[in-house]
Amino acid sequence: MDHSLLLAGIAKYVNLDAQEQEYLISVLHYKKVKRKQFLLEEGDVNSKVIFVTSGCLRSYAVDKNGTEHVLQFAPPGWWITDMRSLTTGQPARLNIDAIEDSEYIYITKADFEELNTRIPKIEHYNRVIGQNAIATYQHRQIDNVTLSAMERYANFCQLYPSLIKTLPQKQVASYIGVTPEFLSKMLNTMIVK
Amino acid sequence: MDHSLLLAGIAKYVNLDAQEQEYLISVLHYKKVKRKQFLLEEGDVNSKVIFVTSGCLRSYAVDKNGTEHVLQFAPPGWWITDMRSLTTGQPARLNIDAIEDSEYIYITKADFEELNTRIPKIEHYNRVIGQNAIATYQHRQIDNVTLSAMERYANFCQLYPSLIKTLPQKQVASYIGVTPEFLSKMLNTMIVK
DNA sequence: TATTCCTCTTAATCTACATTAAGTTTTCCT
DNA sequence: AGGAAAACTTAATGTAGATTAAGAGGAATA
Repeated sequence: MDHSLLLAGIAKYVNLDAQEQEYLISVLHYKKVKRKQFLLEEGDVNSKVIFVTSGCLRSYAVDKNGTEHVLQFAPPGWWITDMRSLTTGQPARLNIDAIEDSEYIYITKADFEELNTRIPKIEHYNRVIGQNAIATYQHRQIDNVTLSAMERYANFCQLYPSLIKTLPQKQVASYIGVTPEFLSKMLNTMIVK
Repeated sequence: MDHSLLLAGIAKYVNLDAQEQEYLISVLHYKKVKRKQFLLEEGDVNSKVIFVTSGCLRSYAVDKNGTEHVLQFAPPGWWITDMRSLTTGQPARLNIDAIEDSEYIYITKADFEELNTRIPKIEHYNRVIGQNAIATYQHRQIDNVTLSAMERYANFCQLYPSLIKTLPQKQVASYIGVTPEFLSKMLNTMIVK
């Protein structure tokens, strides 16, 4: 039941004292999932925030043709959640599942809220990483509308060098917003040049 | 120099006492801009957070063909900023300008940070509205990859009923990610059916 | 160790939307 | 009020990437 990655991540932003750490640790839940297992399914209400400690999770939405579109990959050290469902209680539009056998920590919505009010440093941490997430989403959006598929692929390689090696190509295709067939073609005709 | 809209927006989430309000008000700056005037230009460092009190602002990125892509509209009561530039100090990729003559309040980066550390309620407010922004960006991203141009337009009308009446059509086109020509065609062939 | 199901590839065909290029109407500025 | 500049429309043509289909290599499960 290893929470060192989570504590290290928080320690980059704030310095919790012994009591605060203890309280934080007391609200953590630990879980393992096998490859392909679901943590959240579209239509259910998302009532937790998830922090990955090993393996890799992903969130994705399904369109009316049944095609999956990856919103986020979460390797160890990343948070993942359907934020609208968490904050409003509406049914989730995202699915979250495991790409490989994975381990994660979760905090329930109620505990998460109490953690933020009882430990201002945690609220500070969440405010700051929230701003980072906003920065990331803003730029993802800009990239999607200003760059070609090839440029988006190059971007992905630069941003997630570790994932590009382990991830099946079709997952990368789904993230950058093209079909697996087109990505395959793109990469193989590129080599020729 | 009216900050009532800002105070009302904050009051929806937290209850500031007299001293806290006074301190908050002391760091506010008030500005007016004419239509088409810039508040931030790509390449400059964004060092403030902006809150609109009248008129309408917008943020957009320009692609290599010179085409503008609107990321956000900010009518009265909305915050607008290039978050990556603000938090990291990198040059902005977004432009922010006024669609109509507008008035806004801004807080400098340094004041914003101090406000958050000195008034935990403000940090709470920012954490919560940050989560709302994340929820919005997550769903915008999902919409963009799962919906057709027509569905994205319908979505926009539902989400911003006030803007749809005042905004030039080409701005709407730029937001939903199509050319003005295509939006025009789409709307006029729709009427026939 | 076989078998079943992924993953990747190649190639032909298709389509939503872009581009280009006018022309028309509306709005803005002096 | 009058002229310039935006905003909107229509239509022909172009294209990035989707769809469909089918086969080949890999890897998980029994």
